[in-house]
Amino acid sequence: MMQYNHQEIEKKWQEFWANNQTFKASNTSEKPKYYVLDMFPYPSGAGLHVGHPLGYIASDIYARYKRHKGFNVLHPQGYDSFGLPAEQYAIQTGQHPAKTTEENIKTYRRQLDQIGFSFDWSREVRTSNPEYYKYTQWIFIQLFNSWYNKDADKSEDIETLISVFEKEGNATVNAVCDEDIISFSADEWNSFSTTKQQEILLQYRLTFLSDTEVNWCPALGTVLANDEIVNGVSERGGHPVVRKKMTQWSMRISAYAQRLLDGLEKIDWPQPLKDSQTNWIGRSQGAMVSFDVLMTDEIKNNHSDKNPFKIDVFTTRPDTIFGVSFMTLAPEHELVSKITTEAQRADVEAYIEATSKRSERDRMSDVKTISGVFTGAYAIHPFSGEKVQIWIGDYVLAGYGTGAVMAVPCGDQRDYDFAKYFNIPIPNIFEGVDISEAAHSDKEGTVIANSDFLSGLKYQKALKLSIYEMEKRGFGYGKINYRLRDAVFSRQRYWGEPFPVYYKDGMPQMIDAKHLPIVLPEVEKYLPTEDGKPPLGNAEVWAWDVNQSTVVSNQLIDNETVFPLELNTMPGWAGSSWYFNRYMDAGNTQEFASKKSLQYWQNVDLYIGGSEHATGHLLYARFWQKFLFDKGIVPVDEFAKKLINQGMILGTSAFVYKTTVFVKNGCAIDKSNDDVIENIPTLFVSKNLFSSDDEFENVVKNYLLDKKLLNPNFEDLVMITKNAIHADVSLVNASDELNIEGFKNHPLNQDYKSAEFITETDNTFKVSREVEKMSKSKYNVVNPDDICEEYGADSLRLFEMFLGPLEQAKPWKTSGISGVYSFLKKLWKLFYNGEKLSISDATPTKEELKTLHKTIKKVEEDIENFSFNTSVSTFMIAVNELTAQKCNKREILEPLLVLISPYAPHIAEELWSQLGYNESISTVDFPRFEAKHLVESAKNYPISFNGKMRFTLELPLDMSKEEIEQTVMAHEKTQAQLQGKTPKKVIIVPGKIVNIVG
RNA sequence: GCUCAAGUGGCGGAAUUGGUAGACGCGCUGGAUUCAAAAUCCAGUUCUUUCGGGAGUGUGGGUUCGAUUCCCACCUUGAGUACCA
Repeated sequence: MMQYNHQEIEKKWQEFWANNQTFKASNTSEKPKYYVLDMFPYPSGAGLHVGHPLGYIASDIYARYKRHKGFNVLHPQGYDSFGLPAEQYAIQTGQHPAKTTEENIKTYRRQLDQIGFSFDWSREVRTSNPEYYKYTQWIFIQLFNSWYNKDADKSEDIETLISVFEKEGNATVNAVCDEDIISFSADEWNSFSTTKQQEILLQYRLTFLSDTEVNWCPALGTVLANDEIVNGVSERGGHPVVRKKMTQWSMRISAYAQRLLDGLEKIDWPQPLKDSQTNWIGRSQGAMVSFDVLMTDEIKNNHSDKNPFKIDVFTTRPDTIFGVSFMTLAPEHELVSKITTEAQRADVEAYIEATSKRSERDRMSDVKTISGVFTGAYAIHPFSGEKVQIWIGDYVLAGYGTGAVMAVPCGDQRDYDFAKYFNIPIPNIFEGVDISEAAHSDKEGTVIANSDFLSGLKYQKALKLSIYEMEKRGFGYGKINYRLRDAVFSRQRYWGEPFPVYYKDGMPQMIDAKHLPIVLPEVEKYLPTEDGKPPLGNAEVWAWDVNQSTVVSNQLIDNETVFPLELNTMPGWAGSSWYFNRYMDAGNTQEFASKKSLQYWQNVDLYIGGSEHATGHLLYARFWQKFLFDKGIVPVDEFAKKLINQGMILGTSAFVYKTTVFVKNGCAIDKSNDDVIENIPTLFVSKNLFSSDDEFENVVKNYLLDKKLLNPNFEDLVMITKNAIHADVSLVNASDELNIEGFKNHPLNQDYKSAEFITETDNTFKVSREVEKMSKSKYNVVNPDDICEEYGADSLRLFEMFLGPLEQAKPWKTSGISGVYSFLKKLWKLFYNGEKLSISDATPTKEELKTLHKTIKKVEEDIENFSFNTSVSTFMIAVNELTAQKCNKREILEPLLVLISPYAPHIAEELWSQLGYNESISTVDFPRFEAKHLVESAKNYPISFNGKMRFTLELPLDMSKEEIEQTVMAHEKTQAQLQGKTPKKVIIVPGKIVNIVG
């Protein structure tokens, strides 16, 4: 082969790697392990665009590098293949989602293969494969059979809880559980019916059924988790979401809130990602305080219970409790109806009615309007005993804390605004602070005043003392609150994991793990049933026979031995919350993964993926991992040591300027207006012909007059405007010139078939460009298939890395790829002299060794720092230098190939084999850097004056400071700079710089 | 509003503990080669200039012999979050 032929080479080596299973990882090895993982893709119908493989290329380079460094590398890939788009498509076309998914996966696989990734495909997983979701169901059962013991601070088997209940009741149990738990003794527990016991246990289990307010998306026909909603609409499709009460499976992730927070400290993840998880978990430290309601005769008369009502509030500022001048309840608070006085009832009810009509979104977007109503009732301040008004207001959220706040208007801006608006007193409890304009929320340095025993104290002390006193007097205690809510786990969809659950007497029962998987049933339609049940309600064979332990026809349901199965399916994050563990032993049919392989691979060393998963996948996966760790199933409680978010690749859209010519309004002319413009075609104007709207108009007018398309008499009657329209980027070349014929014949531009183009003087037509998100609708999508065809996978890989730092967003411009392509051709030419391979075994020169070793040093540092863009530059410099040195020496070129092979593996393999090797280059040792080759004897010193470099001077490195100063001062250019003045000071840093201060 | 990240030529970007700002590549300009084109090769390409130089890393200050790098304030852009008590 005489010339670099990427198509031939790449096909050859991709086949070689597949046939020889070059990248198959072993679960036993003498070598140290290294696990490199990509966030697996959802196989969408559109296939990959050049933005998608960015992270895969980076991780592949790292994986290949680690193999050269002597590691046993696990680098798998698979598909997150359950999901909404395939199901939406199924609803529209009737096509089974499994089929669409299968086809999409084929496309993905072909596209991934052609980029030359070193994946171990023997470990591929698909979340929609029953052999995989068998274990997703199994994990669900484990969660169901567990509760969170706060004393041990870990999950435990539900059996341990039952045995405590049997012996002691639930008084001593310290668990994370539902709020509304009744207390019972051991005797009571033992006397409860099985159903009652099950009901109680459900309140403790880590996955549980409950009636919760969920985000219901009518358009998608399903509930959504908080992280699946963006700006009040669904993340997928942008459909409206409403609050609705439904019975749903939930995951008690809140049990792990603190550990999820603590775990962030020991993992090397990007700070912004950690910050958003921290925010999402939302820990706040403060106190629970209980206020008694003043039991007036009116309230007492209306209720049998004579004990005073209590309003529990959570506050982060118990130190400001003497600043309380009113309380606010959420309109939905259960006490509202009980305490509202007759006089206020009408107002209160009207307000509740009004707020319930407002959607969550309205409430969120309209933060400015202050609204609320006085209930007529009073609470008693627990310390001072004073009467405090009780209001309701929708700035207090029912879903957070207790749905009630103690309002401290002097210290909280919302309370302050509310108090001002409704003329409620604003007592000042801060020493020397002016609160006439705004609340004072600074904690540090502020001294509390007018606060009984807290007066004169600063924040820290006041906080501790206030909690101490509350606990002593028995109406409050220190508490930590989390914003993190339990995660809704049911979806009313077809294309997801079925729950291994049937219902007996309305209570959920787990199917024994040995009968898994419970395979998704066939249905006629993928829509919800007529009576509003989820799509699985359409299945005819969807009942559980406990005797035969098998799924049977619904007609056999007798609720004695055959029971109905769960109709919901699991959400998208179920399968992705543990897949990284499955890769460690993907083919295992006996268990989740063998102990031995889990023990060997431990966890992911490097995880690369998008930042959009910060509060979804990455939080849930950490939660499941911690749970599996508690159960002794996995050996570590954080699944990924290091994580990198790759930046998005943006598209560079192309715009062409189209004219609209019309007759000015109100022009009276004898001809009909249409005649003036009827012969004027659609015109496009090249970008460089104008810089303002006026110029644009002139260009068009001149063109029309010139071509006699416009009668000069009517020139002033027409108006010309421009609008920019997207042109497909594939029709534009590197110099921003449009392929005019291609544009006219493009299927999307049928309207412009006879359009005319006003071109530049050189007859080219220039488009203007703008960076936008890469998307089909913007005609700026670049397909990697085309790039691989024209320039090859090695060029694609190098270019994606060359674009800029991995973590940054950056625009794609195909024109730039010619740079890396010609680099590869130059590399090839180092080995070839004309048509012949020409390699010398001669000893390299000092210069050649210097080039090689500085490249080794830089590339190694770059890879360790994930700075892949700079190592591509380094390769270019090395090849440029070696070309200039006419170097064709084996001792230089062999190590160079190893350096390049992680980035451009195909060309490296090819040249390596041409050098006479039969084995793949992929496990050859990485070249060792030797500093001795970089030792210099002289330095080209920058000579600066007041810090500005004016000229350079080559001096020996062993020259003393004094000699340097003498030589520099004696130099004619120094004298010219100084113009006779004597310098104040001369700074000399040997080996670095000389700075003369004037 | 709050939190975080980032502002460097026409463009993507480089400058690793403060020490020659603009590496490398694209694009552009000129030249060689060619009947011509593609490809390839060579030279130039921050701005400004009276060709000596001078200015310059979002803006304004500061620390330093020396600042793209450190500190303060501000501006702009992007991301996340949003009545969380």
